[in-house]
Amino acid sequence: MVTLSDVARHAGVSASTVSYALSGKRPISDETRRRVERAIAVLGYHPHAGARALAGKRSHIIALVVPLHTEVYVPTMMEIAIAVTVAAREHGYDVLLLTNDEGTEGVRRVAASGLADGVILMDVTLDDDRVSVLRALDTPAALIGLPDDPAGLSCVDNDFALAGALCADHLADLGHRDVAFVGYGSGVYRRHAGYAERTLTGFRERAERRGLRFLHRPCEGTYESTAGTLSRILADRPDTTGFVVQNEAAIGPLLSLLRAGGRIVPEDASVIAICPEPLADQHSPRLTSVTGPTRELGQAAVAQVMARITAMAEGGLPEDELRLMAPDLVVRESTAPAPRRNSHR
Amino acid sequence: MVTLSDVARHAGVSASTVSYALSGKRPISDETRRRVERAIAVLGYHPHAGARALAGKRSHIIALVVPLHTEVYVPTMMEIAIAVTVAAREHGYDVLLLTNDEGTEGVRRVAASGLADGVILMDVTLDDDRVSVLRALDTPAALIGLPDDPAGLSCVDNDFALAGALCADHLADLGHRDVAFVGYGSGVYRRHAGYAERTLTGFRERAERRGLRFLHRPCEGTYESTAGTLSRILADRPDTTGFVVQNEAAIGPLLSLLRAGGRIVPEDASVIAICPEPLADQHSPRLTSVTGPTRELGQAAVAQVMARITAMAEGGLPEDELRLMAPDLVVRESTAPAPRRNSHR
DNA sequence: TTGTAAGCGTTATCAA
DNA sequence: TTGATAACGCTTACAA
Repeated sequence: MVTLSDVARHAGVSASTVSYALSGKRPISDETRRRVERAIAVLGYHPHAGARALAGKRSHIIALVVPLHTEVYVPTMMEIAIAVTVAAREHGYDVLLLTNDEGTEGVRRVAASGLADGVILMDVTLDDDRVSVLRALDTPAALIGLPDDPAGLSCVDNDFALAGALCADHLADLGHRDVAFVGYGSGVYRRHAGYAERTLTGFRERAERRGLRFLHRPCEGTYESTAGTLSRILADRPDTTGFVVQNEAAIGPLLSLLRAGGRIVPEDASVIAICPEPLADQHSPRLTSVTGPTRELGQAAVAQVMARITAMAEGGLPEDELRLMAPDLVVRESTAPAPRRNSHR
Repeated sequence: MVTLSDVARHAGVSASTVSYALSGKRPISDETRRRVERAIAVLGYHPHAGARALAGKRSHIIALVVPLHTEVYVPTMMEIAIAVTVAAREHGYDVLLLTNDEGTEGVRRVAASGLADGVILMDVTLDDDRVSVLRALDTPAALIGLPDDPAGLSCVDNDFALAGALCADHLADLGHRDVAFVGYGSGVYRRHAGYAERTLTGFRERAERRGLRFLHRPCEGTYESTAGTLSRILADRPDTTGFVVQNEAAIGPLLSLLRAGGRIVPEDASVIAICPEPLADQHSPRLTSVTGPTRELGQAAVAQVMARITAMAEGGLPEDELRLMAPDLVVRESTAPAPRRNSHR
């Protein structure tokens, strides 16, 4: 292995000079800098990561904790993971992949051993055990998703309230008056899924402001439950012409059922899906959708841990950040102006 | 930070004793072991990763290189990545996530800096640059996928030849006589895609042995190209009753087209898909499929790097392994006994 | 602008 | 069965 002293010897300087030349933490004459760079290139020197971590008190590694079995769409998760990795590199960091099959032990281990300087948690739920561990360890961390109490932590997430609002606006703009929100199964609302409530709240407020009459119906996502949901909606509000679906699994069933019921999308009924783009794109008709920025989520999370790592290294108290990323509404083929009233009575 | 000497002091022993108690590399009396364990628990000691890597010449990290844009189904890739991570933990290893947006530099960096003791490459193609880099660096490595020259390397992959053979067997067993293989676009065959040829070869040999008459047709996977492929097949061999599809993208179109052409699956035509289970499951009718074991791929790759790391640490020459994992044929609803001849003439 | 030297927290080689 | 002690390769005061 080529070491720093090898480089120093080859360049005819001291080891510290090489170190400083590399880190730029003190001025180096052009002449020496060149000699050092030359030696590094010739010898093919790469600083030893362990030694660097030991002496420098920084591993230059962040841990990324991915959910083992997730409710989120896997390709989206993968895209975030890759975005995190790429963004980390731009800060000179590498990414350690952690699953939570060790429970919270994994996080504790890498943080306490100095393996990772910081942690990014994906798919955070309202009451997430891992969050308390991180807070207790006082490790620089960023969460993707919102816990119930984000105090002392930095978080990024999609702005689901805005997503809901965009849906209401779009339907209102198209002249729909009676709309329905087909949500997740009631279990999701009862449990840790903050995003479900946030979406609904955002939708409700905007719907009210825009004078929409609306119904919220939870939906398990199976064909049968979607059928039940839809028929109840139409029984309660036969004039419903706009649908917002947040449960990805219910999208396919809903479309089939509308078709089966003689309602053409988008002529008779408009449908907006809150889901990743590829999903919206693969249905027929292609769905108007509201989608959060995926890569940006990862990048923002990295920026947040980096900020915290730097702050703590300088002995400061890191600032809590809460960043909500605005989703995009993409109009495709499943939404259109509301039909004239009573055409389906 | 709690250090080894803190533990030693608390337990009233020397630092080396604690180290040995932890590694088990020399006998320790029950009495001292207990004291040491006690101290570790009380103080909440975690060995410093960097120090361990520096002194022990092992980082206990392997790098996993994932493709940036992959041709493989993302959930499968994710499942492999997670399987690798979990399996690595069982060997006391953590996993560093690498993309190849740095080109081959990432691999070089982590190997040369001692950040990773070994590397696993996912989605390896026949002529993969990363492979030559690894060979040159002489880093313990395992490949998932087969390069053209696996000499000096360990590889795991699905046994695609067997996958092809299983398809031929299943159709032959059901009494089909004329079958068609709907493959990937011709570009895939012209390029680096060893798995495509291997599948085809396995299918062809078994088909011949079983006395099947068969046609191979490449297919780009769009609706139009699938339509063209299918009509040519039926023009050339009107009696074709069995279909094997390897191009995931062509599955949907093929099913629609058969239906549109008045052929009921599986009564009039049987279809086998070579694809991941979830994909086979989400079509209607649910598809009989041939699927490689995903998690096992990851586990095997980990076993292989570990073997090579150990061998090299002991100064030995690691043994090359080439492990092909047997795929499973799962019979679902898309295959049935061949219909009586000429029913569609 | 550069060099010297004292750690950083382990592992492993000697002795005892 | 245990204890000193010298590496391991780098960073960073402190001197010059």
